[in-house]
Amino acid sequence: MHRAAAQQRRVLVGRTVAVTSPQGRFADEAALLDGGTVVAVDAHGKHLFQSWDHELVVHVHLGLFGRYRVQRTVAPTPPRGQVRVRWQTDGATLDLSGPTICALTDAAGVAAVRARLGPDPLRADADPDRFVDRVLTSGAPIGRLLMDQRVIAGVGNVYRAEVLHLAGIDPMRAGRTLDRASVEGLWDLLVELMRVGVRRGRIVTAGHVDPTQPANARGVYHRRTCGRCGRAVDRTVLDGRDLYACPNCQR
DNA sequence: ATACCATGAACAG
DNA sequence: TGTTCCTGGTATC
Repeated sequence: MHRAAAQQRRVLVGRTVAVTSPQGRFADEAALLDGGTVVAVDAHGKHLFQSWDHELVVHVHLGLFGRYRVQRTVAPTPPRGQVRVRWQTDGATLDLSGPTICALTDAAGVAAVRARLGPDPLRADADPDRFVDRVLTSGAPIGRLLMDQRVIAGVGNVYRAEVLHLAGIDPMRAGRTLDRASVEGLWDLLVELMRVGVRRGRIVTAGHVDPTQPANARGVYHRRTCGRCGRAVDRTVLDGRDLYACPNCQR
């Protein structure tokens, strides 16, 4: 989302934008925005906030299936698949499909969403101690805490599995049994990996830490065997999501 | 043509 | 805890 926000700043901010909803489910809102100007775009965790003139804000969360597609051409191709919103300027076209959230809100709505989110490793204003202190006082497994957007914003199933594998931490260990230094290390590792992710436009984990690995290499996520030691990876379900861990490397 | 699956999260009970 | 909602790529019939 931080990458999308940066892209939207380049392509939309300061321009007059035509807004439509080819799929129809954002038609009323699109009509309200159509012909207006985008003032700023910001992201916090998996949420993106697109601020318009007249105090309007478009709030987007991609969920599992959502995606943005951008075309930097004067003559865009017709919408591909179900397009919830199309933003069109004289030089570029941005399409949004499949979002979990796409809604019109205002500054108060943005504040309400952000109040529910933990610190985001990609934000300059993030307070890592809020994450660290929360983990160190929680009896919940670290594998759950990392997926809890109130504890830390932006981490999903891939980063959860990979960062715990790189740190050598068992996902089922309660947060309060970890050292402060280990939890600070998790935060720092997430900052590093997620920044690379924004730059590259994809999740890079094992491929970042070990340059001999291909960029798309994973240590445990969706793997049958551990990328480091070769042992069989434990695949279990935690809170309805697949959880991967190496029983050897993450004791 | 149909089934299934996935990097997410809200909601009912 | 189970159900529901997004979409589209791939596998299967």
